Amino acid sequence: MSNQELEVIGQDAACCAGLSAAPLDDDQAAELAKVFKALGDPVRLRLMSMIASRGEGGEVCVCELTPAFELSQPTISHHLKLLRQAGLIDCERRGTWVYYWVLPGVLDRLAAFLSAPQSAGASA
Amino acid sequence: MSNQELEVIGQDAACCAGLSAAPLDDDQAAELAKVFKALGDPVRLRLMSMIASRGEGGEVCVCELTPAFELSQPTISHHLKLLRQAGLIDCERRGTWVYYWVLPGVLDRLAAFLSAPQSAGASA
DNA sequence: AGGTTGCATCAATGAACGTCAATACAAGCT
DNA sequence: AGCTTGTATTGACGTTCATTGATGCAACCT
Repeated sequence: MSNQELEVIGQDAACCAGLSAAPLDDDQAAELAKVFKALGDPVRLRLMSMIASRGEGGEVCVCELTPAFELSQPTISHHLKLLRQAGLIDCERRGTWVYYWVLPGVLDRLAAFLSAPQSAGASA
Repeated sequence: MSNQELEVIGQDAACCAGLSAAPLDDDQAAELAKVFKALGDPVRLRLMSMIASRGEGGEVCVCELTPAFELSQPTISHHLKLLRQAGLIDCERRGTWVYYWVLPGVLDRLAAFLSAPQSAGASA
C-alpha cells in the first residue's frame, strides 16, 4: 500500500536547496509542483490537517474522515489517493478499517524548502 | 497593481495555528488551498523560484522570465497573474518594463504554517 | 504623428480535475 | 455460504485550467 509515491521531498535526496536558493530546473519544478498541487484543494487540505493533527505517529481511520465532509465516500477516497501519490501520507488496512498517517518529515521538509535560502551543506 | 490579493497568509492575521495544530475549517482551507494551488504548477513554481532567488527586495523583469520558458508570452503573463492573485508576488511598471518581486514574508509564513504545530502566541 | 517594443487582456480549444452513482473488493459476522 | 459494513475502483459528466493567436494598451523613440 506504499507504492507509487514521489521522492521529491524524499528523506535522503534533499531535492534542491530551496525555492529561493536558485531557480528550479524543469524536473525539480515538475516534481515539487505535484506536491503543492495535492495541497491545492480545500478538501485535501482539510484531510491533511485532520490527519496531521494527530501528531507524529498518529493515525486516522477513514471512517472518521468521510463524515466530516458533505461529499460522497468515493470522492474522499479519491482525494486520499492523490495525497498518497504525492508522497504526503500513507495508509494501512487493519481489519475492516483503513488508517492514514502523515509520512514523517514531509511537512518539515516542505517548510524548509519554502523558507530560508538554505544554502549548501545540508546533508550534515 | 496591488489589488485583488488574498490575505490568507496575511501579515497581521496569522490565519491559523498551522496545518498540524488543529483541523482546518472550511474557509481557512479554501483560502490556503488557493495559495498552494498557485504553487501547484511547474511553470509557476519556476517563476516563483526565479523571482525569489533575487532575495528580499529583489526584482525580476518579465523580459527576463519569458525567454526562460518555451511558452508564449501571454501564458507567462497569465501565470504571473495567478501568482499575484494568490498573494505571493506583486509587480510594478517602470517605463516600458514590468518588474515582479516576492511579497515579503509570505514564504516564511507558508513554511511556518506547514511545519511545527505553532500553538498560540505567534504575534510576538 | 507614426512606428516599435514590452506586457496584459480576450476568446477559443483541448486537457485535466472534482464529483457522483454504480460496482468491486476486503473483512468480519451469523 | 450468505449477509453486512468499510473502503477502493470504474465510468461518466460538468467544470476548471493551461495554452495559444489575435488584439489592446502603455511607454519609448524618431
